[in-house]
Amino acid sequence: MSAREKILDTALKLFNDKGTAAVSTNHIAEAAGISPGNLYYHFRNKEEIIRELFQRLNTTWETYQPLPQDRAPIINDLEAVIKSNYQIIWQYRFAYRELVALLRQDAELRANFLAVRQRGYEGFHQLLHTFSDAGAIRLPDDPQIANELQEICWLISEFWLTSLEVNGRKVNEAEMQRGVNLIRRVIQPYLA
Amino acid sequence: MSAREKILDTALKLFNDKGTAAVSTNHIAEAAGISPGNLYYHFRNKEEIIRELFQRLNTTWETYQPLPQDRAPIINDLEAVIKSNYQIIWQYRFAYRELVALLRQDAELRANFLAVRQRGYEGFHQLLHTFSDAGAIRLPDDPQIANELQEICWLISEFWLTSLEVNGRKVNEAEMQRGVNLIRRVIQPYLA
DNA sequence: GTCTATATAATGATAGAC
DNA sequence: GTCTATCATTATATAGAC
Repeated sequence: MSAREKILDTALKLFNDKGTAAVSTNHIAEAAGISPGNLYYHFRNKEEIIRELFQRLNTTWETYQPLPQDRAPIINDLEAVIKSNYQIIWQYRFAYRELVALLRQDAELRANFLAVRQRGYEGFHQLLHTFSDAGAIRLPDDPQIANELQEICWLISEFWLTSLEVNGRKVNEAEMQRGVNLIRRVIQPYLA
Repeated sequence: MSAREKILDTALKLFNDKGTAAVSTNHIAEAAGISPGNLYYHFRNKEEIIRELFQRLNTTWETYQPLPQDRAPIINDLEAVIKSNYQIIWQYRFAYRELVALLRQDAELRANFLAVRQRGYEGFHQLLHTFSDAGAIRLPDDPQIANELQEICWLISEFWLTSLEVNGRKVNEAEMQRGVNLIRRVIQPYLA
């Protein structure tokens, strides 16, 4: 593995473990088994490492094909999508825990992340309508209500894992399933 | 105002503006118009300042009387409660943005905060049943479902403002009302 | 209680040898 | 590309005068 990759992998692990503030470039270099000077050969500073990790995250979201293409989607597919979302968020949990701070201190990072996120939100909108067209759910006729339901589901997706952590709960398969259940509960009254 | 109060007020403002990581004890002292040495006379370190701010927040939650005592509650009272919650969270927004990190690095702070939060959650449970008894809402018979609904409402309460900030939206009365509407949307199918 | 001065350590970042 | 050595800057924390 290249030094650059080692730095990024190590930084992700440390950020997830201790938060970006508590991790210095020296810590990253030491944990990656390289010298501080070498780290600065590959990255200008910590901000650039964070930016690159966000870039990885963005790529993950962008290349992510949530639904099976060979058949009409059923309601269980929605659960699978949400679970995949949780997995990705957990992989980059430092980003979601510190989102407000990280986005504020770096305009470029904010622009890129929000653009990808916006596409994701639109994709989720499409997804719900795909399920609706396939007869798996019955979206309310009032688009305002449908939008509110989507917004609630999105918020749960994005913050459920953080909420678990605040509660001091282990994040595991079972707890992720509980997060899926909550979203199901929101749309339950609108199931076909 | 005493130096101690000045330090706490200034720290809260700076933490809310820039995040705890970007604010040093020197910054706080300078903005408060006192010397660094004086700050260390009143507080052992930044952690203790954060701890004291959390103590204030805890006191705010504990002394908080959400419902009018002189009459049976109506559904609009629930909206008022949620709005008050948003106001308090916004006042201490640094805490909610960085909750996972802050709770992890200070066991005493975590214990106190979680105890107060747990009582708040139980109070919210009570509240819903008060509304149910007063006929303002009709809670589902299945307690599991009722608990899930409560959990969803709680999550929206706690993370709606952060979600707004991630979206780059101004946090104002209208947006808080939207957050109230989302919670209303969750319980809408269970209204009397 | 409050200040100035200062010690100690950590962090971010660069220069130059290999 | 990678290292060692180094440095300027900042942050934390304390001592001692007033």
